[in-house]
Amino acid sequence: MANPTVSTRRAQTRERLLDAALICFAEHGVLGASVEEVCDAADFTRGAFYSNFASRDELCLELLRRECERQLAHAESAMSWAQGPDTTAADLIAQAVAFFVAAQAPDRRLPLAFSGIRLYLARDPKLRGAYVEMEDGVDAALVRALDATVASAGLSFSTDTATVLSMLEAVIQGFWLDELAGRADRDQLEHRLGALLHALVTG
Amino acid sequence: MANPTVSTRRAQTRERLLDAALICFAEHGVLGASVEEVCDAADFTRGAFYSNFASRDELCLELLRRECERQLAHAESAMSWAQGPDTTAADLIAQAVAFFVAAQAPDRRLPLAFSGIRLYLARDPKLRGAYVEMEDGVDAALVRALDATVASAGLSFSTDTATVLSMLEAVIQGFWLDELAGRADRDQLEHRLGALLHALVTG
DNA sequence: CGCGTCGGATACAAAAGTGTATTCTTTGCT
DNA sequence: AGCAAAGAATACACTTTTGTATCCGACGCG
Repeated sequence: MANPTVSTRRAQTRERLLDAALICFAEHGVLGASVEEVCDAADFTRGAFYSNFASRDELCLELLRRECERQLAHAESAMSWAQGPDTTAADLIAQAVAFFVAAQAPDRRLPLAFSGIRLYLARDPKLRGAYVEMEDGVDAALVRALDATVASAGLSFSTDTATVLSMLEAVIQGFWLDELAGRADRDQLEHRLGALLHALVTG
Repeated sequence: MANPTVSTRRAQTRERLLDAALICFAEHGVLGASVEEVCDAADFTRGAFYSNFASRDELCLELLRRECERQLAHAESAMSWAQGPDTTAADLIAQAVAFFVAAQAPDRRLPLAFSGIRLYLARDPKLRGAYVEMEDGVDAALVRALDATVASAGLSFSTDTATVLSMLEAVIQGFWLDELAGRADRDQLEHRLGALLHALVTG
């Protein structure tokens, strides 16, 4: 009932605010960036913000939702890495690495924003539920993708796929923190993912 | 000149403030907890705080320093996992897992505090240097420990030790976030570390 | 062309947080 | 006991942030 078609203008404002928030959160932290700072970055005033979001919390949830959507889309498209039955492990790994590397946001600041957002959401009991639900959705899809791909190549993992995924995600997260700290350059991500998968994929 | 022996009372105040800060940071984030909140938790007032720390930044650095010290101590003590030349991979892995599990703080809130602190320090160019230095110190020690241990058991890793360590650390970090979110229970940590090492350690 | 509604800006009131300057208290020393 | 000095509490002035209530302008529609 509420909104047959949300006006285009409003949607654009929302997007601009969301994008700006991501940058601000990356640079100053979820709580380090004031609502006003975010609005400035998006070239709006707080009026626009509070007209679009009830609170910082809601903004964060929306940011994560958008991101999960992106990742889900990417995961779906990835189902098509289905391999021939005789794919070599090396090929499979190379493609999986490429997949995860490609799944990273183009802007190196964004993963950091999401680190903060995840921590922020998970910490708050009121937000945790929604957070977990979103992540679980993405993870489930990724587990399916991994399973299907490995199976189609006639290979397997040395442990359960959920654990494999948790490792992959952890390594990616860890990489971005190292990258921020200047302790790892971009190639490191490929190297780490490659080494991890190499160890986990068995004939 | 400045302080022949820092008074005991002062040291205790510092410690209590540090401990309280850790809890507050875990529960509300580094920036979500006000200085006053930290002081309340430690049963002091802001006067005591500013008499002991110049700023929140300094507090954070000190927290990480303390933690790194703890980890270094643990790493040194761990040099003594030196294995006999015929240790089985399974034994080695079990001990390594036990080592990393034991390295975790007793209070589950603390790892979360440190996640936030690391992000906070790494983000700020003024603090990043000190942050990196501390982490590098710990990592170097851990790499040595891993190398020595694996070598003494006549085994090896399937990739460079620094990468192995980064994976272990990443998995641990990832675990704590999952734990907070209720997506992983305590056993998961052992399971993940075990699976990872199992995959990485080769005869 | 004028009117109504939507979207965003402005203005304001209130709260929270910070850092410092000053005061009080405790403690160690003689 | 009495004095110094350290250490923590208080009080205060200032800044920042927040949320809301109101206002203004643009755009769609009759």
